Amino acid sequence: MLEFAILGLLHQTPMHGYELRKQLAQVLGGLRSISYGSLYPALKRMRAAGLISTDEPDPHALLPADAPPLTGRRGKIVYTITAEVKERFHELVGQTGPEAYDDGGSFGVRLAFFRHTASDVRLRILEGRRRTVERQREGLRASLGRTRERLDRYTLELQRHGLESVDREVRWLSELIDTERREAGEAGGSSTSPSPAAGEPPTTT
Amino acid sequence: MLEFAILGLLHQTPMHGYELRKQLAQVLGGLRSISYGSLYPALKRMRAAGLISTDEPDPHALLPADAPPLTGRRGKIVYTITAEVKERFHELVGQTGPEAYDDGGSFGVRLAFFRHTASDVRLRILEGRRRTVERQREGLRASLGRTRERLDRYTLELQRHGLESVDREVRWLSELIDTERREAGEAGGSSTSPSPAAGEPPTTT
DNA sequence: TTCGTCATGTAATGGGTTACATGATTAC
DNA sequence: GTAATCATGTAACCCATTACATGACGAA
Repeated sequence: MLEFAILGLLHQTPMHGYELRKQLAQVLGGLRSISYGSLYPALKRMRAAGLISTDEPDPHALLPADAPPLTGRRGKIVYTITAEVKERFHELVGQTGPEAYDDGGSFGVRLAFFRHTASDVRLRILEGRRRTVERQREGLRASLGRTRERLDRYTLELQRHGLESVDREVRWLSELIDTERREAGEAGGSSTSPSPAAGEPPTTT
Repeated sequence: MLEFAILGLLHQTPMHGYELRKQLAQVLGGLRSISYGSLYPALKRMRAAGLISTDEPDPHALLPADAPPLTGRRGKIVYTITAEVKERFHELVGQTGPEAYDDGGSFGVRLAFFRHTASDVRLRILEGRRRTVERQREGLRASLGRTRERLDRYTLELQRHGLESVDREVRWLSELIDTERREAGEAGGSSTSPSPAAGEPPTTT
């Protein structure tokens, strides 16, 4: 998931690690970002795998094997997505197994790079996500119906709020799907961005 | 967090592991539960630490040291919370460091056992959680304001939906806090609760 | 010159998962 | 008798975090 997000960002422009982390925070929800302890090892792996390249050669390769661990600064390193990987990126996004939407994080990352994704693939991912969230909703609903009376006020409140949240997510996804379908129907013509009538006032039960 | 939830459940009634897992699913959001690979090791640790006890002695203790790993069924094992720990449970809940509300999961577990928690502690935890979520909201708002125009429709939608979600959570917490304060005022007799003007109608931004 | 921010990285650790392995009990 | 479900547990792994370590560069 992290590697996926990195590829997505480098698809737009080359960057060095520090900058990457800041951008990542944006994509992953504006809240907390990934730590360096995850980021740099990931970049290392990806460079080794040939997914990305750097403007500078691997400094480790130049050193004798028994050199000290080489910590500290070695100059700013700009990472670039490999040309072949960049071309194949839309295929990677198109891998629409359950992993694409079962986990909310993975789904979010995919959504963030939807502009590099074919319309039909977008639709598949959105619908998969909706199915997943709907299943969650049914589970919560059943649980609430079964246990109502038996639970204390706080647990009940927690579940009620959770149910409302997933409910809202389903509606949100439905709107995205509608928009997507409408535009797919218009088929390549003028891409007049339609204003989605989102934001019905929350009917607080 | 897991250990905390286990203690909370065993505080209500003794249970065996399998049952514990089902109840845990309820507490942790009705969706997916913890796996056995987490649950049983946790129970083992907690028994070793003297937090909980079983109706049967540790079967490993009876076996010679070179015995095979003892896999498979050995009878249903009922876990009970230790008397001292049960009495001190409210103290544990009262540990209101940032860890109690910074992580949504921990907060949820604490909320689920609020009935074993003193009113003032409940209030501290709820207010701490609200501060955390409000900070998140500000972060998201700033990010949205800063980048608006520059981001594509999907990323924008993602952030907009995220912002609405945290916004709803803040309002939800405010309601819980109001109720809590109102009841604290009534129960305490003389202690007049300062009229909190927090239930503003949902001004969906 | 010293402090804050930018910048890169490793090591130890943590908290969880999946896959595996086994067996009791119940319903058909 | 056999299949589904109940029930307990280990081992290998995954992905992330925190703590640590280093150093360049610009501004006060």
